[in-house]
This record gives sequence, structure tokens and C-alpha cells, in this order.
Amino acid sequence: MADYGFPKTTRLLSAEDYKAVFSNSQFKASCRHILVLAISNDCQHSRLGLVIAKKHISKAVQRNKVKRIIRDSFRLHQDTLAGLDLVVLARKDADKLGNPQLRDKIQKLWKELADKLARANN
RNA sequence: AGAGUCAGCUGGGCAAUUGCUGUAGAUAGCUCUUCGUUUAUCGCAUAGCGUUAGAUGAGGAAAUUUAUAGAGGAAAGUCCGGGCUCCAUAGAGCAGAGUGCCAGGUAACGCCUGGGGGGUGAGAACCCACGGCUAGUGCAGCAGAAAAUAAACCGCCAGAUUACUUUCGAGUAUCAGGUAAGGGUGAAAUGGUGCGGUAAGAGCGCACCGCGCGACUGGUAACAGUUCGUGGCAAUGUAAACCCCACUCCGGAGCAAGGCCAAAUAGGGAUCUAAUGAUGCGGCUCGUAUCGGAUCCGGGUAGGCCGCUAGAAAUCUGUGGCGACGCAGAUUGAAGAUGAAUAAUUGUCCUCGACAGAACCCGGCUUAUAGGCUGACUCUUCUU
RNA sequence: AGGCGCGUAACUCAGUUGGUUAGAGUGCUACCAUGACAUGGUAGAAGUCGACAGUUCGAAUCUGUCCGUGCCUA
Repeated sequence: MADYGFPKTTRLLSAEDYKAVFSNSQFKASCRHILVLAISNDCQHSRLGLVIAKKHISKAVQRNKVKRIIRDSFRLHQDTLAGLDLVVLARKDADKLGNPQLRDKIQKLWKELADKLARANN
């Protein structure tokens, strides 16, 4: 049975972690509203970081909502992305999507990343 | 029944599954770690100190699990007022900033309550930066004759040793005057109506109204008055113009304040040390400065911890007060994150869910806000 | 979160303190000059001064409240 928890070990915590992902990102996946960067890490599991800029989503309620949905989706799909440090950036108008649409989009991006990872390992 | 005014409350509910953060407890001693006791081992300068490994006791982290709590009325804007913290600081004044009818409330306020005055509305009610331009200084474009110690453009008026005309009444022009009743300009033109008065007029005089000043009465006061006296009126607007008056603040920053622990790297200070070393100053010795190693010390970055939520607290009761609010008693423990929790999915119900997310904490103000509920009051219509 | 500043022509800025006329440069349009283009010359258009209230006879300017935008503090 897969572990669907989201404890602190599966998050990016310090500024250095983020810096590492930004400066040498190995994998990329994006759509109109979301961009995902990733590098492989030394852990067994994957780790998630979120960058939701105030510039792109102006209202705090909307920012929180987007973060929650992405986090929840990551929680349910993290077993397919093992060994990656991920940073998810929200682009403009990401808050205009409905909850189910946002969910679909992020799921597709997870899948794309998983494929790329498999290809790189082979 | 309809229309409306004010005040208060609420801000989707239920169920299942999967998650997050705090707090309290439990678990196994499988993982990491701190301190102590003890056994073995190895090293050395050997009553000792240190290395490594094991056993054991206590604590912490992480993990698993159970219970429990978990955004707002505005959490927002940052427009005011405080608490708290640090730095600065003899005291007083000037300067500066703010407030501005009166009284009270408050930790304090630019907030609130009650009262006064003015305005809006049929009314319940609502709105008002509401001290002073009779302390001084300034400003008032254009238009208009004149714009602030008033003023004569048109008009009106009697006069003249004047000129012309003449129907001999006077008229026109000119001169030097009087006049603020009428005209037009302007946002604004120096009380209103009537009577008298006059050459024409004029607060020039009078009556009433309005206004100023003083007294009296009521009121803590602002202020009010079918009161009395007095002044012919002197007093245009503007203080969100300078300013005057009264009161308040009066050093500065803000939890990214501030305090504690503290790696790596670089650098600082103190002590010891050896080649009796190297380099610079110097012709050489002496001297002096720098350079090596070890130990200790303090500052301090990354990072971590505290600050952090029990407070001008909430609720209820009693009591004083018209009220804001005060006082007394009882009860309650109610978010505290830090790449930042408080949710997601599914089902279901209804009226189909607005504005919107704590970040040190309070008191206000302002702005945004779907719908629902309660109470008090006003007006209109109908019925009894 | 806390603390500062700025909104004026399409663009870059004056004017705001001290109230009564909105101005400069670049760009744009038309014409002149040239065989043509650039340069040059002449003329012209373009602004509810971020929005809404208030004070005033009168507001880009004074006062208040919102909106947008930028910067600083780890």
C-alpha cells in the first residue's frame, strides 16, 4: 500500500533546496498555467516546493487554494515521482481555473515528468 | 398589508474516505543524539587524561498511534491611538505636528456617549473639519463706474453774471455740485418693509422685523430667552490662506523589534612554544616588526530556539449611571503556522452559499460584502 | 508582515509649496524643400491632470477616502 501522507520530510524546506532546483533543473514540464521544475535527489522519496507569486495571483485566498490543490494532488501521486525534488510555479490566471480543471492539469504534468524520468534512467 | 428608519445576530448544514499544524498521553528501545555510571581495549609525558566498543539510567529529536483544538466580521486598507522591545536621553523653553461647539467616557485616540447649534425629510430618523476674519497680514482673475480706509458709468436733482434755440412755459449743451431710490456686471455691491421727510435722495427720523453690545434669568457648560437696557447699523467672503487662541503630543525606530545557542570559511586578541629560523629596517652586532604550530577567549554569518499568545480577555449575574462606561462576584481556557497548517474528494439536503485568509497583541475608524433571522420605531391604506 | 514613494498628451518629464493661462521634448498628421529617401522648415491635432467626495465664487494644485504602481527591511 502506497503512503499518501505529506510530512515535513517530503517538502523543500530551506532556501538552498530551492536554489539547487532553480539553478540546475534537469526535468521540466509546463502548461499555460503551471510550470514544474525538477532534479533528482539522494532520498528514496520525492520532495515538493511551491512558488505561488503574489504578482500572478493577487488574492491570498486564491493563493492558498491553489497551493492546497497542488499539495493534495502531489500527496496522491508521489509514489510515481520517487527520487525527485520538484518546484511548482504558478503562472498568471492559475486561480481562474476550477478545482477539477486544476487537478487534471497537474496530474498530466506529473505523468509527463514520470515518463521523462523513466527515459532518463534507461 | 405595503413602504421605510435604526439596532443586533448569522456568514451553508450533514455523512464517509484521505491529509496538515499545535497540545496532551502511550508505544518499541529498531534509528540518531546529549549527559551520567560502569566494563573491556588502545595511546601517552601514567594516583591521571583521551580513543573505540558494549551494558545500564535519565532527557531530547524523529517515527507510529490515541484523544483534543484549529481563520474573520472585516483577519483587508495601514488612516489614528496604545501596549511591548531596543537604541538615545540632566531640566525647561522655542520651534514643529495634530485636534478644534460643550460636558463626560477611556490605557489612549482624530473613537464613543449625552447635550447645544445648523441643515435634510411627511415622519421614525439622518448629516455637519461646527473656535476666531469686531488681533493683525494677505488674496478676491474676467466682467463692472466701483471689490474693501468704498465708489458717481447710466440715471435722478436744484443751481450758474455761461452758450445756443425758443411758441417766453422751457429745452439742449457746458460748468462746478448733491444723490446709493432705480439700471446693468459679478460668486459677492455695505440690513428688510412701511410711513414721514427732501430739490432729488439717504437710518436722515419713526414703527415693526433682523443684527451687534451689556445686564438679568435658566443651564456645570456650549447655549437659550414673547425679559430689560443700549447702538442707527459701525460688522463682504476666504483660516481644508498665513496666522491668533485653547488643548494634546513632543527623541527615534519597529517582532524583519529584541534576546539566547551557534557550524564551515576568513579574520582579531591573549598565553605558550621551537628552528636561536626566514624576511624588512640597518654597513654589521644589538634592537624592533612580520611570518609557523598548539591552547584558550570574545565578536559573529548560515541555521536553530525564545519573543508567541492569560489579555485594558470573554461570558453570565448583581449594582451605579439617561448613556458611552465603571465597580463587584462567579465561570471558562478558546489558532499560533514559519516555503508558512486550518483542507481535498465523493455523496446528500436546502434558500445553491457574498466579501474574503491570522503572522507580536489590543482599542477604534475606513473600505468590500450574497442571503437569512430577531427586536424597536415611523408613515400610508384597509378591517374591527 | 512592517515602512516609504509615485500617478499630468501615445512615451519621457515641467507646472503642485504660493488657487483663476495646462506647458516642453520625442513621436503622430498635413504641407514646403528633394528626381526619391533621410535631415531640415512651417502648421496642426492629441489631456475630464488615476477615481470619487468635500472646502471655495473657482481645484492638476488644499483636505479626506479608495484604486493602480514601484521601492526598502531577512
